[in-house]
Amino acid sequence: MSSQEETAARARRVSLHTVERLSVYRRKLEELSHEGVEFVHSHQLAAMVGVTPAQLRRDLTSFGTYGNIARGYEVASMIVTLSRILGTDKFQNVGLVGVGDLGRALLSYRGFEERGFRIVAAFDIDPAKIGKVIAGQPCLDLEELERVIVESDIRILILASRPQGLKEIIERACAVGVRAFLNFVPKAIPAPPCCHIEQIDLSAKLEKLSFLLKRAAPPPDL
Amino acid sequence: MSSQEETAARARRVSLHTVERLSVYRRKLEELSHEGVEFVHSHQLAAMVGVTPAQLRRDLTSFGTYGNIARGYEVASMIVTLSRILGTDKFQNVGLVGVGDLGRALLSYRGFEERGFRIVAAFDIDPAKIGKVIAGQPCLDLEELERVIVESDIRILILASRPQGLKEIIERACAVGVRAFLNFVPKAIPAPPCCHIEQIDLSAKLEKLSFLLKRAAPPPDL
DNA sequence: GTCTGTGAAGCTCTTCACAGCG
DNA sequence: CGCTGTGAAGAGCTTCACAGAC
Repeated sequence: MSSQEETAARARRVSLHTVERLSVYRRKLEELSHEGVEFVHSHQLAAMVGVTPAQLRRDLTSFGTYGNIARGYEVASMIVTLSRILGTDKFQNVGLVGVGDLGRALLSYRGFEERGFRIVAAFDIDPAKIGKVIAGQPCLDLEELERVIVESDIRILILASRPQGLKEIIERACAVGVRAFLNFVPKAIPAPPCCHIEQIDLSAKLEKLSFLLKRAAPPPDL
Repeated sequence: MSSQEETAARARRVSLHTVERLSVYRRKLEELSHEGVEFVHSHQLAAMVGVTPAQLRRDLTSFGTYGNIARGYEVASMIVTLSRILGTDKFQNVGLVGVGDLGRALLSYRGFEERGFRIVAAFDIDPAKIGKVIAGQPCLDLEELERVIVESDIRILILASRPQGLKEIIERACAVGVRAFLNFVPKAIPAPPCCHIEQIDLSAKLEKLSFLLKRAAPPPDL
């Protein structure tokens, strides 16, 4: 379909900032949809999510122009369009490495399912955990990583293990086709070519807040 | 002290991207320090954390010029300097709202302590949890939020509760002086003036990865 | 009139490239 | 020589402001 090709072509030139905002727009649109809202204007939606109307319109049009008349944007069709752009119109299988406290919390997190992601396998190296069912998932031996990735068609791997051996895990997964990683391990990893690593660094976020606090109120004496 | 004033003055004009990278630099510098490394050149450290040498130098100099000679940057003193800039040279008290799976994982996470943050109170509204000790923290009634924030000198609040009532919690905390929030709740909150809200949106990160995968390998037919 | 889509301006962040120093 | 610090150029992102549609 030609509009699909066009979308794919445009996608290559789009800012990742825009992509991140699309997630936010989509979430708000789903809220609106549940409330029975059928159309929104850019200034309304923009105010709800905290961006400027111009930014919102620019973000949406960067993927092509999405039907909008004097009534604004159609909520239902925009949800579909954004889902298609983000690639979440179909379920995607996700793996998890490291079933510690954080891993367990992620396994229990129902927000992923709502967004089209399903954790289908959890791995660890701790013999005390392997074989046990944790938060509904059987904990597998990390040795089986490659086999399970291939068999379960895992495309994204969440990293929540110890820092040791992380690089090796990424390389092994990459070798069998995993190109995307969501990394909670606070360690800078030089990403292999073609791989995307998204870092979630909790301490760094707190440090940023700490900086902002300090900047807003410079200490009286220090 | 004059160099402190100068630092504070410069801090006001610094990009937040820079601040985020400072966290990364500091972490790597601490690793190097443990390995016994005393000096690093910008191109070495830059390669380790995945930025350009020019960027690294620019980031560091945006807070003033930090002793560097033909030997490079002194690891130990740079750790101290960066900690002071980020405001993590002293312990800061953090509160947590919502002791579900994620809240529990955050309570168990030891990475915060290492970076100068201490979770000193956990709140929930669930009567089944209130009064119990969870991951080493007694779970307090959310009703006590204001009192405990003041008594424990809490400056940062981590939000890991249900979306309902989130806005009210932020406003109540803000009213008693909390100006920084780390929000795991996937909901766009219009930040009150003077408040800083850092969003950590797990699903949005997965969606971004999903987009990147799709862009890298455009689907054959769809 | 109000709203979208968009060229153009404005602004911010990054990279280049070189002076100055050791 | 090689390294840092930095002015200047470049690239990218956001906002403005208006044409065109309704």
